Amino acid sequence: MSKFQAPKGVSEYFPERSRHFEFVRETLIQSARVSGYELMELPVFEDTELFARGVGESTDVVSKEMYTFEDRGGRSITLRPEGTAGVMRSVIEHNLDRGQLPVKVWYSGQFFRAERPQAGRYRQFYQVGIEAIGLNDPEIDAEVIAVAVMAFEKLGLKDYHTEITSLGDAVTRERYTKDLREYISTLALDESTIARAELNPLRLFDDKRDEIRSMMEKAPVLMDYLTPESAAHFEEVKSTLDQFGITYQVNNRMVRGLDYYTGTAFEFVHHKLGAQSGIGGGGRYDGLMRQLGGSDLSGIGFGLGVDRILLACEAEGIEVPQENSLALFIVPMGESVKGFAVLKAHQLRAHGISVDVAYGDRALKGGMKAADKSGARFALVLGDDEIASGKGELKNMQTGDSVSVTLRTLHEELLKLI
RNA sequence: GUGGUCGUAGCUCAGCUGGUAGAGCAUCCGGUUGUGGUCCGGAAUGUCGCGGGUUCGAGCCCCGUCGAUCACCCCA
Repeated sequence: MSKFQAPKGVSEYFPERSRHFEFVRETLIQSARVSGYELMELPVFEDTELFARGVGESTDVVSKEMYTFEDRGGRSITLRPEGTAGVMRSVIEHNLDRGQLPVKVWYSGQFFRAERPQAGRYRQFYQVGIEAIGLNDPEIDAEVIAVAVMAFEKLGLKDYHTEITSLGDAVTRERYTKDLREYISTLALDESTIARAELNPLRLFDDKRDEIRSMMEKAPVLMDYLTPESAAHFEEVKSTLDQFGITYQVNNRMVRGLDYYTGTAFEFVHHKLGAQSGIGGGGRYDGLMRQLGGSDLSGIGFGLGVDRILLACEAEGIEVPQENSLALFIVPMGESVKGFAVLKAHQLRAHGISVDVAYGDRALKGGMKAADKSGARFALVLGDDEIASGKGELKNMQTGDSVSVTLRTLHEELLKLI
């Protein structure tokens, strides 16, 4: 047996890159926080039935990509392939839908889909998502989209675009799908494509082949089937986005992978990520809560792919600001002062000052090199002299200047400097 | 899930038509007594993804396998 390796298709983040990952995730979350969303911390596995009913049996996600297993009590458990169903379950279970509306929450964590991996498509991946439940003001739709766009702007992403559409209500969709199927039945298609259309006729809009594309050009468009109310709602969403200065493209042949979407739907597509170009998406879901046994409330939310957004930042050459750099790096001179240095570091940390120490038996030069690499703002050499005098030279690593400090009150002097 | 490409030191890669491995960066040490970033010198490091096979001999050829990756598919 050779060495262990990570399971197929999982992404891992470790220094230095983990800092970039963390920065991306925090930026996404921060955008939700400033818009009034609060944390929802949920399990990564749920009753299999929740996804089957919530996401839809006919979707690829449910029918062939779920990690499903039986627990020791014989229950069928599934690793969450998406976030919305779990949020709905929890909202219903804890009666949040009976309180003040809308319920606005964000979540962040791992999701699981057993697909064939490639860059940007992982079997365990990270999403940050938000949900606004209980009201169907078009302004909330615009807010949700804006939360994502604001985060992208904060990150400095430029090479992407936003697509929006309206999928209408259930009745509309039924009428439309019927006509679309009829249209498709007139086309000369191969077997596998017919099977695909059978499952979800909208899929053909997404086909990459030119001949299919041109065949679908004259297909009926859902937008033409919208009820006056749906159309008005969509107009209001668009005009609010316009007021926000958010640019978008209306894509009236957008296909979403989850069954529960109704009304407003949207996607964020990046241009430098190859085939896995969707960095996020979402939409409104009218019947979902009721479907899961809760009250008949509407909701809207998105899921953003943290892995892909990080990839997008890298593709655009975006520099991640150096966060959390150390305030102080202590270099002990020899064994005799090591204990003192470590204790001093411990005490300073208790004051909230970030400190690290040159561990190992490094010579002074090596210790200073370590101080440099650590990115600490100050370095302090501790030797027998310093312990004897109770004073030391605090070196500013950027300017190279030193100031004399009293070791006993070091925390006070440092707090003034940082 | 289908098809293609790739897999050599920590990282990025070189290795001509098969003769048992190299560079740059990173790491560590040093350039005379206690201060880093430049420069100079030196050192360490690989079961050439793994397992079979062909061959006198394989990193280079064949098969399998694992993983990554590209496209399809799907989607975050």
